[in-house]
Amino acid sequence: MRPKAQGRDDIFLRSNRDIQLVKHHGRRISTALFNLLAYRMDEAPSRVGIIVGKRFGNAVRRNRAKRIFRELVRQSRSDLAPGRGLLVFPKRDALQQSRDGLVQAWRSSLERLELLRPRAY
RNA sequence: GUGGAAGACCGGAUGGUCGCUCGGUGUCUCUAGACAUCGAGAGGAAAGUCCGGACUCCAUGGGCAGGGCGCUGGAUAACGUCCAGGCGGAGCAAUCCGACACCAGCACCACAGAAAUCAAACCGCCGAUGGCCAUGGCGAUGGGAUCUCAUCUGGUCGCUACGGCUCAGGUAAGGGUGAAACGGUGGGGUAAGAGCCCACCGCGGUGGUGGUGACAUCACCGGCAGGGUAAGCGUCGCCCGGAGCAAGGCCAAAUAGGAAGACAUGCGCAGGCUCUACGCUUUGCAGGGGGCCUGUGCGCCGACUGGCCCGGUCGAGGUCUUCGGGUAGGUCGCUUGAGGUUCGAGGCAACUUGAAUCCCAGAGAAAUGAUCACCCAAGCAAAAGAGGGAAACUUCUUUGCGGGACAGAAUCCGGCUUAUAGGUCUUCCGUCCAC
RNA sequence: GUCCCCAUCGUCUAGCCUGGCCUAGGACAUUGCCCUUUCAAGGCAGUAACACGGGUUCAAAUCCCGUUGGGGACA
Repeated sequence: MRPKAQGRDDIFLRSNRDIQLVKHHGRRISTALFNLLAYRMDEAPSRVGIIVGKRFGNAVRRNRAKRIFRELVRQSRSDLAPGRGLLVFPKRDALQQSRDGLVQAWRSSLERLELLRPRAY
């Protein structure tokens, strides 16, 4: 909704309206490290929102979870199928998990929801 | 060597790759970005939001209410903070801790105890003095016996030493209760006792000396002034207008008047009585404050003056509160400041000041991340080598494992409090050994 | 971010302002017994709490300070 964010191709969901849309209509998948919601939207590039509640921990742990998942999204943005809105709810075990385990769980979840571009294979 | 006390500081380092935010410069597009390059990018507590300010808006005439602080002097923009000192307490000491002003009025002090604040007296002690009793003694009186004087004997009355009663009365030393019971110890004194008297200590008053002051100390006087709680109401002194950057300004967008409820009992003044630690013209009130009683006045249309009242202003018709409905975007505020570093000066210190120099985060569901390499502090394990030692053991080097806590700026400062792995340095105290 | 409020049995609460008879009262729930052929209802009895740590006081659920955990308001 912010014009500043509309101009460049933002890969993150920021508007509260879009987040509520995905949260109510999206398909849900759950792993030991995070929960994932996906919904087909109109706009061309797929966007991802990361939601960390207050119950997750103090400010240091909340920021760390958001940074780790933001990095995951950046590394896989070119493989994402277009037109989707995603929501990620990290769990506390994700902070203890190593990087390779996180990448594997993320990839397999995306495959199960058929969110990857076909040309990636 | 060992056990402590206080203070200051650090709080992983370096490099590569992929990324994020801001700023400068350049180019291209063209007014919004893209690319390239350079620079910068979390803390000692950023935290809790407990104090104090700056800043912004509202209010700004007076009074009351309300809140905070509380030994003294200083520092500071200010403070509940800091420094220096006084007093009290803890500790052998270095040192640490202290809401550390005031009990006049109102209120409370459960249980226990005789009694919880005007003082009184349950057990106990005494009963000198007064009262009652009276073995004994003395005196008076009259009777009887023996041979006259005289002696003996029992009776009545009065007084009384010793004594008894503990009646009047005296006493608060002792007992017991309690957190707390109208100074403590010792001696004299007394019927028993008691500051009744004396010495020392404590306490109060006056004066001197030292100190800016809190206070200390000395001398004299007073025989003792009369419980606790003010982190209960309160009094005294000092300070404080209210809200908070989601403050507030501008631009853009959106909505168009919905529903329910409430709308009269208080305040001031004067006089009298009483208490008073405050005040003073200094000893009793012409003041201030508290409590009680009596009389009287004003208001009982409304709103604003951001707690209330007066005063002021506005309006003559609704006003206020709550719920509901709409928009939830941008931009300024936004980081140069009671700023940092170095050197110098003043001050015991907190701190102040002069010069030079530096620019040191500004995000916006919220940037500092991910990964790799190589080092580093503490720790653990085992082996080898070297050194010291009689031994227990210990120091250094090499290798392996392991390995960094509490915690993330959000308008900005000064503090406090709380969390914090590990480490470094300085100063001081106690104790042991050697010289 | 800024500013407020709260914490009492398993749950909802009273007591806090004005400290003491608080060994903390009540309701629902729960446990045992009685009643009933049995269940329910009723009766009797029981278990069960002052968020935590300091301070003031003779004495703290109550007063003061700090910590922890909840809840709320705003443009």
